[in-house]
Amino acid sequence: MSPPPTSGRTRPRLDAAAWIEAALDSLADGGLKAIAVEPLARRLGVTKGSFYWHFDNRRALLEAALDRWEGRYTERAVHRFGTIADPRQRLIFAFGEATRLDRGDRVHLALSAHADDPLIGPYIQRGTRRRISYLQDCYREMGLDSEEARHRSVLTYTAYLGLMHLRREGPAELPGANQFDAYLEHVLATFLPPKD
Amino acid sequence: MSPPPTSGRTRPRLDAAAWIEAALDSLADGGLKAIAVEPLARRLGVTKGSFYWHFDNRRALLEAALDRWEGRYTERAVHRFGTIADPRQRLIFAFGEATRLDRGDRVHLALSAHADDPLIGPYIQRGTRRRISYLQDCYREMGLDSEEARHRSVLTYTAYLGLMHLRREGPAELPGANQFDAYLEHVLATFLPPKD
DNA sequence: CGTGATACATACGGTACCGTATGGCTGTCA
DNA sequence: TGACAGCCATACGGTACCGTATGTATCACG
Repeated sequence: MSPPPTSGRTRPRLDAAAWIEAALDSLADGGLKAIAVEPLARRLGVTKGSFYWHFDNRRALLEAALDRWEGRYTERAVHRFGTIADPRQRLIFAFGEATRLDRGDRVHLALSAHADDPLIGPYIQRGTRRRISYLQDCYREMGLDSEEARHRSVLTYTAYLGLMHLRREGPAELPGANQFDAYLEHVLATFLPPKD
Repeated sequence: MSPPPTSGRTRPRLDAAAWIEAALDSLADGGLKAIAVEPLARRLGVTKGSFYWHFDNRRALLEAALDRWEGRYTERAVHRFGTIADPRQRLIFAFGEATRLDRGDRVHLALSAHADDPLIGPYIQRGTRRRISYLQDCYREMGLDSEEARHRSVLTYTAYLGLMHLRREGPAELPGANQFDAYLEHVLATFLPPKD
């Protein structure tokens, strides 16, 4: 986590990766506007003289952070879902995961507010496309025909996306921790074709 | 729309309502940061000297705009849905409406990005609560028991909310105009209890 | 006609941020 | 050990916005 201890040093001696991680942390917490050079420098205990050594400008940091986020976010998804053979079980697991918001999810929510930004939009759109495609494949493997799988995957994804947003827009409306399993059962019973 | 024509006048001669409407327009287009005194003044063809005559500060304008938005947004909903007797038909109509984004909806999307803001959060939360309650009542009228109606209303609302957000985050994934009716049929068949 | 209230314009100081220029410190390596 | 590259601090100019102070034009009304 810290750079190889070249010697006893009080100040951090940062590299570009440290700025990227700090940017993602700030992005998850304070939204896009929180990726600002001087506040980040204060947060890291340095001045912006350090920043402009590692990056050309704010946009370069933003792009680097987006790239790193996209890479990790999809890699994590592949790692989590790739090993589950049964498509039914994959869906169950997916919706269970959708309820916990880690940093990647919070970054996703922060970016979704700027989906019209020409720099950010493509990242959001690629992620959206991937997840819907994944769901579509699941439903097709379960025997739904092409159009039905398409419709159901879009509907399932809107429910997933809406659940993420609802955690911010009205968490009081979500079923409490003790009712959440029952709610998940309801969701699965609604979306999953009855297994015969 | 224009103030009573006191005389031939080239400049607008604004009142507070004009500022509020301009604020809502900007909010729908450019998000919360677009509610800024000087840009709004330029847009209205005046200087901020006018603004600070009608409002104490930016926050006062924001509150006034939020109040007006909430009033109209709920009033519109009551007017649209209140006259539909059959709960089943109400739901069908509701989901059909969810696909068109008017200014009120675009303001809703803009505000949802700031649900953690102590000023904006309550507005979003009240709206969320009202809509879920409305859905819950519909489902109960259709004969679902209390817990099932609760779960189904939350699920339906997440699908509604996710659909709104999906229009910004990945409109390319939405079913095209010619397939949208089929998609709506799929949604209704999924969410509505089979009518016996 | 002039007087007061209304609805602005102008000018100013202050904050927060971006980006550049330049100088200084620290470890490395010949 | 001294020169050099890497990493950072300091200082500066510029932009965009907020809010205040104060001047000014316009209209209603007596």
